[in-house]
Amino acid sequence: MRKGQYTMQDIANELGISKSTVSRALKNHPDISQDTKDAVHKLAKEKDYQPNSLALSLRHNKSFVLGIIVPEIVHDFFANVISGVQKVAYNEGYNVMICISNESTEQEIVDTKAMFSSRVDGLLISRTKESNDLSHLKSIVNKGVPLVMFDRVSEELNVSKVITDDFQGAYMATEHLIKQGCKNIIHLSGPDNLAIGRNRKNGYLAALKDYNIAVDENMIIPCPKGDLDEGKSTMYDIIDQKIEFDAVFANNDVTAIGAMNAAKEKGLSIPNDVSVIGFGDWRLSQLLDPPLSSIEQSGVDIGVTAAKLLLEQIRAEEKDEDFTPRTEVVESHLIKRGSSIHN
Amino acid sequence: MRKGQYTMQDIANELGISKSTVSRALKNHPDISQDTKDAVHKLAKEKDYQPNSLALSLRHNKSFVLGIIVPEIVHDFFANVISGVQKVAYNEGYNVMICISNESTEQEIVDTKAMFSSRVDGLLISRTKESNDLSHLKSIVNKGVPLVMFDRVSEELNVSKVITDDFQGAYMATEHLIKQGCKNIIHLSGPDNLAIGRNRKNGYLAALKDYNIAVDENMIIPCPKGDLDEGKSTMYDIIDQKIEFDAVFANNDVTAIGAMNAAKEKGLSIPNDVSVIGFGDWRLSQLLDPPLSSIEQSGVDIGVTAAKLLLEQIRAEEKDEDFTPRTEVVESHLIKRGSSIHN
DNA sequence: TTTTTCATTTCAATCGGTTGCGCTGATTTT
DNA sequence: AAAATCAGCGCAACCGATTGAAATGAAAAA
Repeated sequence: MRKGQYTMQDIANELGISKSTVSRALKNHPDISQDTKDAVHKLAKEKDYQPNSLALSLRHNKSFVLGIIVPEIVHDFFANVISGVQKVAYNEGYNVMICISNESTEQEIVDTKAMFSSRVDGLLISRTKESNDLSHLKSIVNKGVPLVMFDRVSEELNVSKVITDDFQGAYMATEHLIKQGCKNIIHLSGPDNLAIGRNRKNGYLAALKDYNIAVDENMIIPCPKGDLDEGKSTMYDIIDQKIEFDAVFANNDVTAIGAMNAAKEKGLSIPNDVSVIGFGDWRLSQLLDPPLSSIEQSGVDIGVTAAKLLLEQIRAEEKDEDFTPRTEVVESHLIKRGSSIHN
Repeated sequence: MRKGQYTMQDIANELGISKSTVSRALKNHPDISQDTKDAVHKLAKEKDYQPNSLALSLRHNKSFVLGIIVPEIVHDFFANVISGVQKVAYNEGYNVMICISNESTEQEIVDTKAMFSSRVDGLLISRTKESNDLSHLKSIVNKGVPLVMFDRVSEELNVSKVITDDFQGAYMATEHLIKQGCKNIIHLSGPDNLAIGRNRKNGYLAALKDYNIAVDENMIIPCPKGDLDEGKSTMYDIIDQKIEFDAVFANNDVTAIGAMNAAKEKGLSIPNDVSVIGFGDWRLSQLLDPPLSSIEQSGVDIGVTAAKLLLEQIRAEEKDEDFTPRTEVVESHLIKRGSSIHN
């Protein structure tokens, strides 16, 4: 970068014409003679001229960059979302700038500001688990930046959202366990401040109700962190407390894996003593022993849907059209595997 | 974005001063009176003024953005590298722009140009498997953009590189198998056009030689795609051809898992009939049955090292100092697990 | 009173590309 | 031959922030 870049002015100087002519020649403006166009194109190719997007963005107030903030990246779901977003963005001529909040609200705030500063044309975000602070998001929305939330969304914000059908997925998972003959189904629930966690819990509750199984609040155990160790230690606690159970529906696959590992270590057989089902369908969940049943949430679909929604809004606003934010629900699917199927 | 942003000029107008004064006031330039500074800071805070990075970048010929191009993102190794890069970049005030080449050279070329157009201050890249075309990389280097290659590097390019000690890792893996008593070790090798694959093969060969085991070229089977299905089908072929073997060292974990699954399906016991070891240590490899032995390649370390190297070069060139590209080798470690340990 | 000095502030160019408008000279119309 | 038309190109402002140099005005020195 330090060295001077090769600019339109340079082309202009070499050819003894003005840079406006160069600019128009490069985009085949009808005002420019064919001779001039040819000369300009030839030189531009020779010198491998590449336009400076910064200058363009500044001029047009438009960067052709979409921002995306995810809590983690070493995570199949988010990685899939990103690849879905990229696919759509590429096809529409946009680039993607990614920030990782690392599940930290402070980082999320910094990232949001950075995104605004670099004038992304729109922002996609899945929030950190920990916080309820929305001021930074409100602020960026007020400044007119189109925002789409996905997966971990907040109802309070009037923006477009893309979510999986958490309720339905949890309902299917629970129903599946019930149909396998399970009566005492533990739910390892997610953080209560995220709709996602609440919806999954509600799906679980609804299935129990529909099948006339009494709800025992002690069987709903919060696992807000949702990592392997939490799943493990929670399962140890459950077993130590001699809570009677024959199935576990976890808020996510990692927690389910932790619980499964702990149960196996304690000598319980899966799925015969305990059926286990997760949520999210990790790429490798099918390779476990036994393979983990799960609710498939297509990260790619969510990414694609969210990116399209965002671009729709960006374009509407560019044309000064009204755009009413909406929420799209991406279907989830029950994946039955060995961890929950009784022989 | 469409709506006018709140700029320094706006602050200047409201306060009846010039924008240069606003600029200096915001950065506490000594020339500006305290009263003016206070007024400017107050208004800036009130209106939530955020500087336009595009304008800054254009002015300073410096974007504070590092670009990174990876072949895949739904991949623990690359995701870890990215998170390592992000960590370093954040601390140094840089943002990260990510592109995914999807193992396609054309995409890689497009991405490289896009990165240059948005004037990243430096570029990190791990190449696609398929190609040997380096012209786009040469071109960006010629334009003065610092470039660091990691993991999948090319010797032909005189730039900094960060690699794992593939030779040593492969040697350790092979040695480990030999020490477990294995005599007929199959190597599922990687693509030959990448140094990474060649080095691993050489490590395997060196270990065999050191332990006086004859090399059988038929036991070295290329798996250039390196995906699950290739691992599986290759293993089926091997078994069908009745090749005698008691161990498999695969170029990566996914291939190893594919081979392991296929072997299990064919009724072979792991590790008793066949010992298996992979390369790369996937996050979930330890959760398999049996857990997969592997050579740990710390993606995070590679990302951190590569980012630091890139920043070092960027800074040197900013100060017009010379910088000689160098190659850093990140250690790899043998992780022994159930898939290779004989009882 | 005139000249210096100094603290503040403004002016204007700059980064690279875009674009409305005006200018030039040649060709066509009347 | 004078007027109108038009192709082709250049001028200059603009996007938002920075920065060296010049300007302003008031207080201090001569």
